[in-house]
Amino acid sequence: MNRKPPTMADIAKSLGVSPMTVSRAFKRDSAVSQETREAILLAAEELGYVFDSTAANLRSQKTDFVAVTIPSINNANFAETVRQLADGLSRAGLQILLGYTNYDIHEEERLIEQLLRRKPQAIVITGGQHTERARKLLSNASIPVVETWELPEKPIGHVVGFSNTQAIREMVDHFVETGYRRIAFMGGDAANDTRGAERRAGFVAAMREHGLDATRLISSGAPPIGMREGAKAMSELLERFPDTQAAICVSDLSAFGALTECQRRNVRVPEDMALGGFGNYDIGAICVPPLTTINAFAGDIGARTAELISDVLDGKFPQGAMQTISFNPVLIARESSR
Amino acid sequence: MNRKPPTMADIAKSLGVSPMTVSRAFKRDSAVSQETREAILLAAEELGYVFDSTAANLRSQKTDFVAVTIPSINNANFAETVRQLADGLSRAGLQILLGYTNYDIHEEERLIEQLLRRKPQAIVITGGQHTERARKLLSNASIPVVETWELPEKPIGHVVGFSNTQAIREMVDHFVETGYRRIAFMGGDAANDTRGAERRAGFVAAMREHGLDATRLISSGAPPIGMREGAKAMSELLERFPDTQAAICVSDLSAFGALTECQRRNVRVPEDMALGGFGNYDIGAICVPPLTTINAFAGDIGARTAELISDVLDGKFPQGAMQTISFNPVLIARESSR
DNA sequence: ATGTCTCATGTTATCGTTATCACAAGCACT
DNA sequence: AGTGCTTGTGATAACGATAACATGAGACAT
Repeated sequence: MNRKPPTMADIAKSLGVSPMTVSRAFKRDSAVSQETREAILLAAEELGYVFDSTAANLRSQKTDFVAVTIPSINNANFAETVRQLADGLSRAGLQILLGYTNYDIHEEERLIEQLLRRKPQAIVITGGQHTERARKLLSNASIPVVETWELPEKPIGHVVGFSNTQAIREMVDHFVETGYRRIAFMGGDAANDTRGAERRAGFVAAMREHGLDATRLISSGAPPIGMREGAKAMSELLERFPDTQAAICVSDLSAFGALTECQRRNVRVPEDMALGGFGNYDIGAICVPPLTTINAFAGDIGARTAELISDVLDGKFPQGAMQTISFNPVLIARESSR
Repeated sequence: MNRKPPTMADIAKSLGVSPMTVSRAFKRDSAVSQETREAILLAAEELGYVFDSTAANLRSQKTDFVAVTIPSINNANFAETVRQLADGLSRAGLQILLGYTNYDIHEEERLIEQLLRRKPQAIVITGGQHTERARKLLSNASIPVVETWELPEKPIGHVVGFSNTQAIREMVDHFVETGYRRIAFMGGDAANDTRGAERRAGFVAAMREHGLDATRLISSGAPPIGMREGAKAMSELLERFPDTQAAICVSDLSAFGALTECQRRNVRVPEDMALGGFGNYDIGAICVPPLTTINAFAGDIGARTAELISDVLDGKFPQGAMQTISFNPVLIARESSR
């Protein structure tokens, strides 16, 4: 009764055709007569046959996997990138193999090694900072590599990202133009989150260019920096630098947390404290007052990465021609910085 | 120069051992002398060898994959379940293969079929409503099946979930006890989101038991129901049923959206309008006022599912003994319903 | 010295599909 | 009638690892 699952050979036998014909019937455009194909698919359904990718993967040396690493799944921005990436790739018949690094490049190295064993057709990684060994693993893998969410100085392969430094610069310019002078930055530790670190560096550089004090820096420890951390940072900011006029936060989530802290303390936003976020999250658009933020095009990064990978795998670019797709972050001024 | 990647056979040749010994060196606890293993791993690193799972999968008939379907990745609750699930499974050497159904059971069927081709060791699906063919595919797969986030009447295999109906009942009881009578429910369409539909049904049943009017129902269309939908629903509620005292929302996200709409309209929460959410999201704990909600243990569902799968695969339960792990949703009363 | 056991390693065959080559039949066109 | 082309199908071997069994060397007890 409980015999082992049917294979293509079983279907072939039951219909008196060769296994090869059965195999072809499961491929889209291969040469099988309409009649034969239908008979095969019908027999397959009746026998409860399930196509075995593991065998196909080995023989054809193709897995239709694309490996993807993100720092955390619990982040609306990365989730949006992954969603669009998954959608785009599925149109090309590719499936995502996802892993989290927890904002740790050593974890990332382990993850990359593990993912490469599955023989993906391409790999997408978030960020541009990696261990030396990770870089080597990626280079040796001889599959397309795409770094996202940053513009690394020494890219490993393709890049789909934007300049975090530039983005914050625009934010600082906006605040200064609007009339704010005593401006703080609230983010996480530099060590683990390169995007956060770049944003902080961008803040410091831009403030200096304006001849302003760039020492109002609040750090909330290791990422992820969420709403709670934002609230706590605002609390700290109000104690340490009570005359601060505006706070730029490393993300909309922490900016929202900061906003709630202001509400609890009856600090008016933006009159007493202006706020800026990052990432154009839903929450920033809907909260009261809505948050000034930077649209970093999280979704578009995913969509363009999917396109890029499809094109590269289709051989649309000459071998070794690495593409760099760069987005220009766009400031969205809202009431939190009037 | 650009010859093909090394295999175990290449390593074996370079060291004068058999491929079998190389294979064993890559397994944890198999019998290889310390000396030989080190030599093999060193040679592997030098040759740039990458273990090929596709071959191992085929020969050993094991993939160490666990397939997981969720309605959407852009949902903090499901994301948390997946995170804990991934963490727990990785401890057992298992990797997640994730797919989204977009709240559509036909999409789910397609997804399940696609995932089963990868020969996962187990499959976790969100919800208890599936197409007939999906049920058949799952039953035939002869791997552990876990349905989560609900308590299906006719489970396919194991279950890790809670009663959405019961959860909302607790919320209604709380509101009634606190003194509210004219209570509304705001959620999505019944068709696509079984959990949302159950919550609505639970609301109607509980209200009737209290002898209260259960017709204040606002529907926001197809899921996902996010903050925007919540704000719009509150807008509609205030127009259609202006004397409503309290609104129970299908999730914290929509409850927060509703809260912002109240803020924009200077409707005081909870004095003019009390609010209840669902899911115990971060945002409900930190917003002002914080939201009364239901802790549905999203993370725990993932963690317990991971344990369950490990145990089942380890043969800790007799063959065919299906487990049901049921959480009791817990009401968290906060200021939004004082 | 003989038997028994453990440990480290080798040999052989195989997992289920598909790349590749081969070929027959049908058709169009010279 | 012959040539070339397309279409549908089959035979064979191979992808790269490992399950299953076999073997040889040494340790130890009898």
